[in-house]
Amino acid sequence: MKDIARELGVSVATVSRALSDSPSISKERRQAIQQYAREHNYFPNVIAEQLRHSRRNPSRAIGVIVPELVHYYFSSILDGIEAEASARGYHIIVAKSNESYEREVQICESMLKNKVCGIIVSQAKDTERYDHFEHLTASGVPLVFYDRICPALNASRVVVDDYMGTFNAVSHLITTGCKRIAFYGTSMNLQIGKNRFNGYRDALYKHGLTLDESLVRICDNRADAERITPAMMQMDDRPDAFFAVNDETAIGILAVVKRLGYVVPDEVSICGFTNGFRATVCDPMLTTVEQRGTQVGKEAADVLIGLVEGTLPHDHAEKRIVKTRLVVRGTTRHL
Amino acid sequence: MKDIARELGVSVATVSRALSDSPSISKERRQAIQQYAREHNYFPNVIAEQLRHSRRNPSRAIGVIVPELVHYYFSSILDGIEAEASARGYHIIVAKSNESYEREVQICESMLKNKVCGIIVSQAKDTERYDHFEHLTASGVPLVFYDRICPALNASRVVVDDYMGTFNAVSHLITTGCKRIAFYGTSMNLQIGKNRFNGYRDALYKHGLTLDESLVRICDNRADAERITPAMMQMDDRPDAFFAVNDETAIGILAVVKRLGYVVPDEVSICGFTNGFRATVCDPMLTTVEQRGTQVGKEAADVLIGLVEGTLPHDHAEKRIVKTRLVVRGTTRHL
DNA sequence: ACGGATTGCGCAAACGATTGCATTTAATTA
DNA sequence: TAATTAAATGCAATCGTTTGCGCAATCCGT
Repeated sequence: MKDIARELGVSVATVSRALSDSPSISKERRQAIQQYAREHNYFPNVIAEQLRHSRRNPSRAIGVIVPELVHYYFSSILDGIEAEASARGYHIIVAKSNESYEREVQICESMLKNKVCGIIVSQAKDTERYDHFEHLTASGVPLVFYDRICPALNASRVVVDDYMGTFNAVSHLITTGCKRIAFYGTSMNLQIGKNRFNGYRDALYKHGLTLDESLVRICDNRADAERITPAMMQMDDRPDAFFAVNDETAIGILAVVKRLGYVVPDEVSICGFTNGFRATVCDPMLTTVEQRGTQVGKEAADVLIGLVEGTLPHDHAEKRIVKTRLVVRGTTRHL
Repeated sequence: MKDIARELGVSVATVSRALSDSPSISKERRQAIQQYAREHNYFPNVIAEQLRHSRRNPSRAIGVIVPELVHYYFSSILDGIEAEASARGYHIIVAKSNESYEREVQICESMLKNKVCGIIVSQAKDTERYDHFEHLTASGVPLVFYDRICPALNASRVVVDDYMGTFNAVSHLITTGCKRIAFYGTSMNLQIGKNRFNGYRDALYKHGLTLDESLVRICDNRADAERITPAMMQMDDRPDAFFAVNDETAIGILAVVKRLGYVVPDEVSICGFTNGFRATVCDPMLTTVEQRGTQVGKEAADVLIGLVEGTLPHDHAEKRIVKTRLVVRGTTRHL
């Protein structure tokens, strides 16, 4: 701007006004300045702009905290966030907590320092204190949780309809003839653990089945599934179906069941939750609940931007629930 | 800082010096100021710091351009970049080009405006002009390519050893008894297409086999694989093995071959390239070349940071090749 | 006791933009 | 013709830091 001003013999203030099309500068000058700027491809220094406006205007950087990156669901969510953010003129700063509380705290601090306009976060597994999050909101940085929410905090959140997703999936197992349905879930102190279990339980009751505790297990990964499933299948009254909290676990079950010589889905049905890459790779293909990560990401970004731009009141806690969809494939019977 | 200065009755300059531990401030004052700052948890405004230093010091933001996000290899690379960057005090701004040239150009501009200290990029598929990249380097923003490199530009790059990876994989197929090995590759105008094909060709020659053009196809996704493979298998002298440019394609081949009633690996061997989620989900599990995305990401970040910090001369083009590793599983015969 | 070196600190100008207010010039009105 | 008003521009402060330079005060040796 200084150069332009010098070359055109005007003051920097005039240049600034001309470039922002202020009517207080005469039309001729304005156009001359704009043209000169264009020709010498001038573009404003964002840093300086930000410094000047630091009181009034937030930056256009959204912080995103992810527990891990090499993970179908989180990738999809990131994808959704990126899409929505970039469409609305924001960019995203991504950091991975590695499921560590310490790292999460560091990241929050660093993002605060780097003046993000808001943060979208899924907690690390071992996060049990929330001071760092409260500190952020206290500093005026809006927060939106996704996936792993923090029920203790009355913060905005976007989650998937775990309850109905599971309810529908289990109902489908029942209506296709399954009677003894095992449930592999996550620990009940995560919200999604509770919700999915409740969906399972209610679906059983709704169809007149009883809940058998011996069919309920904490198991959310393939290795554990491969370890505990053989014993399940050797029970006197073995399960004739499995509902797993994610596709990975379901794949583990499928591998064991096939290895033991059972035919899927004729003798054993299996249903997962995610609908990621894996679901169409296994044989038979996996019936699963589609988790719509991209949609979750978009909604999360939408809420955050709403908060940032003031469309939503700053202290408002928007709670959105994204509908799931049952995708029926080869590991369950058709009607 | 102003507040501190006022409260302690000194000038802002003194506060600044004290906080940076300048010896030109007396020890007592320095400590008093530092303590006061700590107690009132002051932290410097990064924006202002940057503005002040904009001439000398680059920012600590690395721009990362990815063609897509929901993709095993790219996720791993992003993971590696994030790990290396955060370990060295940088943060990453992630943008997805959606395989679009236009978007790629936009992203470059936006990152330039936002003063990233450098950019790590894998080109979009339809990028054929490179002005935007040249414009960046001309503006002093170092560039590191990964995966899809731009041979026309003499820029830094980190790629996987496509040639040897393929060479070894095909050699493995041959030594386990395969004689007619089909090759499903990507278009030859991508560097990786060429390199992998050459590895395939040379492995054949090395073992005294001839190259049969009818066994070479352009095919890099599952849908295409499922479409063209049946015809391959109906040839008079059908292939007894397939090498596919990625796991996804290999899975497509596997699905078709199994559907047609062939036994894998006894009658047909299959080898992929990636070693992503899919490889352990299919049945039998996939023999594949491990692509080590995380390592690629780390190296890319390492090179970029070297360029930024001046460890590497700014105009230097560092070219790194990450070794692959053959992971033998169930879709190929063992010795 | 006096000149010269320290030592410790503050002034003010940057960094690149924006903006309230003053100022100049021209046009309008009485 | 003088006074009033409107239009176009410039001055200078500001955002939060850093830093070259200069000014006092203290210290040293002689």
